[in-house]
Amino acid sequence: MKARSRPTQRGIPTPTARGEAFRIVAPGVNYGIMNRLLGSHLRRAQILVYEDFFKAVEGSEITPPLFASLILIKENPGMSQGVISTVLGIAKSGAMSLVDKLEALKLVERRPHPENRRSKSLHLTAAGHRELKLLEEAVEKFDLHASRNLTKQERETLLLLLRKLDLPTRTDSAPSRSEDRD
Amino acid sequence: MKARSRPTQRGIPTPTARGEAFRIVAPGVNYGIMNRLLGSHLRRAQILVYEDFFKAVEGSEITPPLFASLILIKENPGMSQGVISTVLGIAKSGAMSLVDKLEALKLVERRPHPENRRSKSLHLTAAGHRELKLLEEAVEKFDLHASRNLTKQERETLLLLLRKLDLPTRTDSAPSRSEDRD
DNA sequence: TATTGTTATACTCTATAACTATA
DNA sequence: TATAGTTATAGAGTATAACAATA
Repeated sequence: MKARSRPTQRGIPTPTARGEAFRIVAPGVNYGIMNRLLGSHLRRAQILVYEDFFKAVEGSEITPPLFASLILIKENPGMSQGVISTVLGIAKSGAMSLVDKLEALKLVERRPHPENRRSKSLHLTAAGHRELKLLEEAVEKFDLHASRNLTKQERETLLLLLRKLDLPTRTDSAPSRSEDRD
Repeated sequence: MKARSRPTQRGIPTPTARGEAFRIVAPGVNYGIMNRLLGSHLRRAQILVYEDFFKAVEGSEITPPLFASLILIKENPGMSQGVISTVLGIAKSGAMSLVDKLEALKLVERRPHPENRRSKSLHLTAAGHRELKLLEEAVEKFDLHASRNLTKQERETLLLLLRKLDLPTRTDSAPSRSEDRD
């Protein structure tokens, strides 16, 4: 599938360590349609949760994609680098730089792949296992903390709905554009 | 409030027009703790919804922050540029470039502020009103489409929970880090 | 002295494309 | 001919910092 004929990055505001875009902080401001859009709510929620993620990993060099990569390597030992680019949906070069960083941090090592000499086999180092264990605990704790406004039941419902949102039903159908009107 | 002493952008993967990171597409891959993290689910959901957003605005130069800016200006006519940077949580320079683009697109104009000669008063142009009307309709339609896996009731519940997640309860408290254990 | 807008600069993430070595 | 990894390059978004005009 080809990417749309657009500039690569479409100006999607990226949450930062401070937690940013769409945060409602200005009193007396009207948000119009944004109050009804799932997209706006998801963005705000993501920012909120990312704030806690960054607290969780404070002091480490770990970012969300690096964390996800570590998890994948831990859960699928020996997997090739391509899996990262597939699962995270980034370009091969992106997966490269993620693994480069993890290798530089001595958390991951590339070994020759036993079956395919083109591939590299990814493994956590001993330090990687130790570090990830701590990270997982912290991230999970802060992830729970991020949803402190919700009851346990509400959090479960939220996870359920988000999971359902992303289910395979995903046909590539699309509603009619506004041009079709009248 | 001061920013944390971190590099500005922390490598958070940004969803692109194609919809990217954390998308589960590789069969037989284990995701470990990510299956339980709100952060992972939110990211996937956001990517999904952003895909539809980009379909909605196809053919225009509009991005999510540009769209949000247009909404803000429409809903709060005459507001100053600072509101954009506050609400979207971006730096002043970021709001600058957003307004610059909207002005270049002839959708917004900067007028002298009646009360404060340092400020500019932001207004939609006639074209801006026309264009935004179409954009709003399309975005709302595609935003609904993005949640096609959910019933109407489920979508409402989801919005409710996301809203609740981001409520003012937000104390700046944080759970204990893993170092605190034992 | 603080604030609004502005400009210049640098950094990060990500994509594309070309290259290599294998298959 | 296709695939896994690699490398180099370029584009977009955002932050920081310094500046001018105004408060």
